[in-house]
Amino acid sequence: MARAGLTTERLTRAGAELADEVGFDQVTVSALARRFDVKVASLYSHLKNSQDLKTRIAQLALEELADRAADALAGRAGKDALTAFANVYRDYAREHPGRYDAARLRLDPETAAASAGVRHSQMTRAILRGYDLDEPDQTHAVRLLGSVFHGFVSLEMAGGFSHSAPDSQESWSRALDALDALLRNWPAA
Amino acid sequence: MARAGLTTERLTRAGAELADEVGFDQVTVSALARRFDVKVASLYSHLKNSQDLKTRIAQLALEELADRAADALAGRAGKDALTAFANVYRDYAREHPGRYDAARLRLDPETAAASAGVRHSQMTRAILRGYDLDEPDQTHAVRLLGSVFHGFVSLEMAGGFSHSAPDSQESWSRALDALDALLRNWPAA
DNA sequence: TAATTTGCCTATAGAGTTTAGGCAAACGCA
DNA sequence: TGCGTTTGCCTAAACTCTATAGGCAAATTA
Repeated sequence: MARAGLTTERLTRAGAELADEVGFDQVTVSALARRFDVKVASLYSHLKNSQDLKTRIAQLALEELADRAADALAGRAGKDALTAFANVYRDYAREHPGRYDAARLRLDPETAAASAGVRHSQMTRAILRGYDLDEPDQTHAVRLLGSVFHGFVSLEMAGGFSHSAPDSQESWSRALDALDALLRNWPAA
Repeated sequence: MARAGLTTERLTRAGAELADEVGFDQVTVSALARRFDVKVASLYSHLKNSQDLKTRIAQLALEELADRAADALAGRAGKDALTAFANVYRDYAREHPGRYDAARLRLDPETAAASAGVRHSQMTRAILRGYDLDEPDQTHAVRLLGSVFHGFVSLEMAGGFSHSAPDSQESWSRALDALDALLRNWPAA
């Protein structure tokens, strides 16, 4: 019998594609086996279990996102960097909704610490170099930026802003304007 | 055989409790049947299917949240209202993590339109009466507030802010200060 | 080319979802 | 109070997904 050439890598990538097509919560080992025209049990040589598959897809998504973000930040500073960085998240979520959901999977602490999630917060902090913030305000600002990016994209994906004027793109631009203004004029404690 | 007294209402409430105990994604019709010491098939007279159960739990959570928010807003204005409203979300998520996750279930458009989600945006808009914003800035601000509340609570629940100084409570307070400052001095387009 | 390793297989078991059809408890009315 | 109807929970069964054990053949190595 010809071999299908399964590897953990290929399965993870195919799982990510599957997530974008049918939704991250619809990703199953069975569906993945069908996609490779292979029996389900065969996948268990390459994946520990279903959770393992999901975790790997999440890590893949976090890395792709971090890579894109790093590209976007290169050579940019201030509001330019802020905007480019924020758009990476929003664009990624639109292009890859399943992967974006995956990126928000709750990872256990050690997996999280080893993931690209760490790069994300470092990059957010890097953006703030363009503004005049000392600790602990810098950390507060990092958390606020993360909240806005994640919150907006997440609500937009869920359809929260659709079917109502004004266009959500306009709200996004204004949110970034507002964040820039806020960072330039951060209120004292 | 004595009857268990199942109703859609009781099942939904028990499902919400189950969600808080074991996580919203672990809520199954089977687990619910065990909780009532009843056979699984019996639940299908009261629930269309598993998705129906989840949707009902989501609607319950949205209503509870809206009720609490309405209470919190009564007699308050300006930053006081903003803070009280925001704390309702954060406190609810801490008290009822499973229900909070449920509240973020993607509902189909008609279910969403009939849900308490509508009250939430009306209340957010009401808060802005304490600030001087005209349309379309008011809508942009509503969306920004929703993004921050949802984003912060969601990241905090996922453990994103734990195990690192400063305390996430402090970041929350400062985020609300920042939003208040921003709304009082909203940047022009 | 023989021995070993590796990869995908069959078989099987357990859990969750969902439907069809049955029996008895509760209810509505004479 | 007793009778018929309705309702509620039941058994049975089919299907899907997860997961493990053990087998055979293809690929690798010497």
